[in-house]
Amino acid sequence: MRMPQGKKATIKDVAREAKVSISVVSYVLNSSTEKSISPATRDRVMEAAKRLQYVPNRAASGMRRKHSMVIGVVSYWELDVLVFTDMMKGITRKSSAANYRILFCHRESKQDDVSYLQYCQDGSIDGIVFIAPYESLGLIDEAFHIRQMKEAKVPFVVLNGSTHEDGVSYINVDYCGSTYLATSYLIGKGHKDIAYVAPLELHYTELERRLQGYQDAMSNSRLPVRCHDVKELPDCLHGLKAVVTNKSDTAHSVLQAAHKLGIDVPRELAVIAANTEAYSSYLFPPLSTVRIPAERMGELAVETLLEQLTGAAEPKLIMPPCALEIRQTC
DNA sequence: CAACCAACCCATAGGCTCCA
DNA sequence: TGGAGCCTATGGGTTGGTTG
Repeated sequence: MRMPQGKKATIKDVAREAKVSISVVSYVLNSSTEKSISPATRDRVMEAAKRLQYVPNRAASGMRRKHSMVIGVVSYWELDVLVFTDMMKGITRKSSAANYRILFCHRESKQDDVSYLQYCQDGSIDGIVFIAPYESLGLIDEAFHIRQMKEAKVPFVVLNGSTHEDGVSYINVDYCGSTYLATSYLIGKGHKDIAYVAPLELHYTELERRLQGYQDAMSNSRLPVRCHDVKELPDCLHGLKAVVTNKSDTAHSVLQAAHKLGIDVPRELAVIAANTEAYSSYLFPPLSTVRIPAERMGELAVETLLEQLTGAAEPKLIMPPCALEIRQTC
């Protein structure tokens, strides 16, 4: 049997070709263990499907299953940020392993635009992974979006959230753990005089947690805390032996200031940043960092959402551990 | 056990009846 | 005649129940 040009084979065509009913085709192609199908019939169906180049119609199966098998990803991140691309890798990997596809909604400037909700309401997607932007960017009112998703009764998970809404699952960056790890590494290398450099005048959850991680590591080792605002560069570097920064861009400023003052990194000054950027390894010297487990976060977001979709989920807060990426600045 | 039937999903289009 | 409202078939699948 040959399909007319431009017409795709359906399950009926396969059934006719294999001389079975369409239900048998469905059982065979879905590898159902509920029904026993003889190996000969199974082979006949598989061959017919192959011959007719049959591809199941997801819209039709979604109609019956009442699931689109599509996850919506709403993101406010710039597409070229390493953490974001890593999150997407994790989301994509986990989704496709569960036979789900991704519908990506990139929101740019309209902070109160919740039109993505309509995709869930019209059945185009089953749930949402909401990737919140850094609070410091001031792009959106995260709590507002969460309220809207709750009111729309949309299953969702928040990645990189800065709020604490009841009944909501968050997969967050362990900001506190990132600076704790960076500081502990320098302490382990024998440093005692370690300063923290960051935009201290800003008061966002992320920055406060990072400062907390540094302070915890220092006080656990009974070492004096010393903090400098980025604006104090380059003067604050005089006499310093080691620096932890909140992010790679702050570390970049530190490296530039050190260069200006003729300070040799890492011989005279050790530097480590509490996050990794795509350019971190291309700085001079290549910057030692703490890597945010963004891929794992993406996977956990999908896992958590799928649990919600099967109705077996309790709201949770997960912060997978960060890891050191030691290069040449310490 | 192997295979099939029939109900079901839901938006849409087309057909039919009724009434003004 | 034509508009409103209702009913039914259709599309391509899945799955519980039934038959031989």
